[in-house]
Amino acid sequence: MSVKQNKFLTIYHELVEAIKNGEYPAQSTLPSENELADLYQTSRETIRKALNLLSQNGFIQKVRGKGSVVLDQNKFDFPVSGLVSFKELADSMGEKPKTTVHELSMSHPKEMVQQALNLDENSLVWHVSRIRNMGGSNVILDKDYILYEQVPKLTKEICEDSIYAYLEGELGLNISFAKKEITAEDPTEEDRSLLDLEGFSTIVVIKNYVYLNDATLFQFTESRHRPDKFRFVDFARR
Amino acid sequence: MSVKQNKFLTIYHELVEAIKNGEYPAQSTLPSENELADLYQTSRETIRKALNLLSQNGFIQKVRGKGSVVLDQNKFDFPVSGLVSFKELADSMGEKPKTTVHELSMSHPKEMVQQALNLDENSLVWHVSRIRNMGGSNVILDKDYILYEQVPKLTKEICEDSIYAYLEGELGLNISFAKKEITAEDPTEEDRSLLDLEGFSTIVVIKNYVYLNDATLFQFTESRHRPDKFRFVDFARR
DNA sequence: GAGTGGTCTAGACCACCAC
DNA sequence: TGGTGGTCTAGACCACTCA
Repeated sequence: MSVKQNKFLTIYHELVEAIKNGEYPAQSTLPSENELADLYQTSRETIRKALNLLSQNGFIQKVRGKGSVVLDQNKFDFPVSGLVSFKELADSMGEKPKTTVHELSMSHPKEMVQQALNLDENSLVWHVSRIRNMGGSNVILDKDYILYEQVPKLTKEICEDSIYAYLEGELGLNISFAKKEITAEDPTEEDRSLLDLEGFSTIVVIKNYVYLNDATLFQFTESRHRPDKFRFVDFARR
Repeated sequence: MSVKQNKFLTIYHELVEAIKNGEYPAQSTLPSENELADLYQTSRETIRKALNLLSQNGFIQKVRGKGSVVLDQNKFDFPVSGLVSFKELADSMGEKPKTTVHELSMSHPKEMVQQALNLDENSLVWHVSRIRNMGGSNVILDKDYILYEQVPKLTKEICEDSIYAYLEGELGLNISFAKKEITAEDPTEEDRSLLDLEGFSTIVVIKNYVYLNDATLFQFTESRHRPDKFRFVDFARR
């Protein structure tokens, strides 16, 4: 019983593996789209969907008249975009993170949150505040605001593990994408008391506006990083 | 004599205008792909290319079985991605920026730059260092390293205006995309002496690895921001 | 001129949603 | 059950690059 997979995704993953294994070294070109279509017994448009994914994720660059040039992969091995949760992030950096739930409550939202989530003051919203510890220091403060309407139950245990895993796995919610905004701010009193700032006087704030599959905005997350524990990588295409 | 335009781009732009004009208000759905195909006298795949662009740029969210839902546009009016130059950025914020060229020289690159651009110590590289002044304060330090091989001439006047405009307009270089990396760092001595830090003790650093159309990496840019003059917005799709 | 990727077409079948 | 978007096909013509 094999898992059904899109053809273009299968091809994409195979090509990613091939590039990572060095079968297609940096600066070389992939086989042409027609050759790949023959190779994979599929149509050219399907190959093109796979190649566009490779291009969007920084594996290749397509050059008209020449081919698909393989890009240097050794520069970054960092999650490139997507909804990076703390757990994924720490995992990818090979650190053992610890999460402490500092607050877990349900109430009517402050105005700032009302505005972010397009709510009125009668809505009910979960407030989750979590402290992330890496290497013995509290370095990240995550504040989540989640619509009660969508998530009737939320426990300390769930928050200590991964809220996303719970929402997607247990509740079957489909998280679709996020608008992300990165700024740098002065630390608040709360930041100072909960984080080990060690003299740093700036906080890097990542605000996430999280949408469900059906286009409803349902969560607002503020992730407050000690500046030395922050890094963001992005591909900007033109 | 009309400018030749891709069909799917034309449709994309028309739909963007329609959304901005409120013809398709937030939360409503666009006409279905088949209806749009009829409307624009084109095939459904072409409509889908236009809609995918809208989706990638945060105008709509596609929901299977329902339609293309129009998203709230009023939250951000900030450049969303792309190779944002200082000039564009300042323009979009309605400020009158001033640029001072602090250094313009050509030499063999330091090791840090060699590594970023995959060069050896015999290559020649332009070093451009520019100070950006907004509201009377020096708030951004831009350091560019550009392959001499690609850009034989570079003057103070060009650097005071826009290097990108020169590269693309005069030299006909095709800048294709950039890998962007954002971190926060302690200010260097140079930062302290050139910028008006006003007590801020962190610098937000945006590193850009700029590629040409033919997939050659040709420029490395380091943009060092006073933290209160930094903001970055991104859409992360899943 | 041969080969590359970019665009476009007119069909087909499928998964999902709402009525 | 009918309409939606998601995938896939087999063809076509075009713009560009390189020998």
